Amino acid sequence: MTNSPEALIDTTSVSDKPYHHGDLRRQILDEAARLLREEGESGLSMRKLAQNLGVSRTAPYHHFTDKQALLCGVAEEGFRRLQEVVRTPPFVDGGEMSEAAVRLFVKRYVQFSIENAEYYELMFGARLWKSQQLTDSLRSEAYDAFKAYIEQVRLWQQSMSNTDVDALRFAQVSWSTLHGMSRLLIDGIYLDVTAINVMSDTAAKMFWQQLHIPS
Amino acid sequence: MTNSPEALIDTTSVSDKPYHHGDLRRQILDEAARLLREEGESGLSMRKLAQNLGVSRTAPYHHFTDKQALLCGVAEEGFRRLQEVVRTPPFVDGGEMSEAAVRLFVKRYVQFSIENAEYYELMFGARLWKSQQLTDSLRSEAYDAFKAYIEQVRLWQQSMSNTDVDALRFAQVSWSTLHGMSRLLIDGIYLDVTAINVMSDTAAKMFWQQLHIPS
DNA sequence: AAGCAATCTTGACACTGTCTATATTGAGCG
DNA sequence: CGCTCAATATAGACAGTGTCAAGATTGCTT
Repeated sequence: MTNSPEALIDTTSVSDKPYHHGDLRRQILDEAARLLREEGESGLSMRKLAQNLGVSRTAPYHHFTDKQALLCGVAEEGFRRLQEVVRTPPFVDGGEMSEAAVRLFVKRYVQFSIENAEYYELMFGARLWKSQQLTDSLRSEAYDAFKAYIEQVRLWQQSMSNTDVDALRFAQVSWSTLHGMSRLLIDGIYLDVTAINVMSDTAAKMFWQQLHIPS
Repeated sequence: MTNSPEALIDTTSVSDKPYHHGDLRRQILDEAARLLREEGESGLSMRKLAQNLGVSRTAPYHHFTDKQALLCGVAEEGFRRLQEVVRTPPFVDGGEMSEAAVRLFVKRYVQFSIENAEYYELMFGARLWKSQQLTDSLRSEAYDAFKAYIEQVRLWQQSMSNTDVDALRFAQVSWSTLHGMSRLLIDGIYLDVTAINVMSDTAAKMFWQQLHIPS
């Protein structure tokens, strides 16, 4: 007889549930994100992580080969969350894309990056991308997210009158704008969080005009 | 009699030359940047730094109170370099600002961020800005740089016809675009460096149209 | 020549990631 | 039921890190 509470509740339906601890992999991912959020990158260590979860220092290494791999796991979850945002179509007035819809989309993106700052930093940080050690699953999840973004931009362009704008290029540049705003806010360079809405609207207007005004 | 080569050459004209080693503070800053560039953030440690310069592990602590303070010093130098770029006025056709001038400016900015990636990452990274431990001199240097950028944008606007665009807001959003492009390239998310010019031109055109087309 | 502050050094401590055993456990099969 | 085995957890160890404290050296100033 074990004194683990999980023994009383049938949770075997979860496929990859670890044996001993009960749900270690899941808890590692959550605790890692919590530490990143509350104490920053320097506050996350494998040892503290393990201690906070009541396991030995090397226990997490049975679920993630590396600290790097753990961070990849966290980022992967971030991309999954981002896709929900990027895939949700903005409201459409009378079946046609409007500037208001673009505004909404921009705000959603920036809001996501702020509310999930600890994920966003990993998802688009040099720590992972320059390491040449990206998990395959992370790479594909990230690719899907960018694909979904391009899909969105294509919707904006359906009603566009400026035929001089290349779809991919515009997607890249507009994404750069969103990413730049997000990073400046997340990294604490723009501390004036109240300016978020104004900046978002300015960006959205810029996008919309770029697409709908003949060059 | 000392065997230091500096003893044979009069370098006392340099104001803050350290006593024993000859030029330690300067060399620390350079070696730090070199390590960051060649081995990434994880490749820079105070101890390795000292060892590479042939001094003891704690010698650098007499020139920088912290590792953080050292990084602030590196970033500060980066801002000084950036100001050269941002202050250099783009060519002007017939005394009036042109789209080509904006293109040039955009390219200069992005090129700077790529060629000085190790500085740029520190200058605009969370590592420093979220630490609440910014050096006063760094803070003022960064402020000056942003002020110079706004100055540039004002030049763009001198000939603008779209009076609906607020100067500060536009400066923030356009800077977000440049920063976003730079980070995506630096952090290794956009690996296609050949796309830099195309993206820069697309961004410049977007800026220009935003300012010169009536809303 | 003396004193003093700036500079450099060694020693120490707590902390990190992670490798190498070793131990425990739960699941599957006879 | 009982055995086996792989999955999971553990303790020990090692090199590396930032940085504090105490002492040694140096060169400028008086």
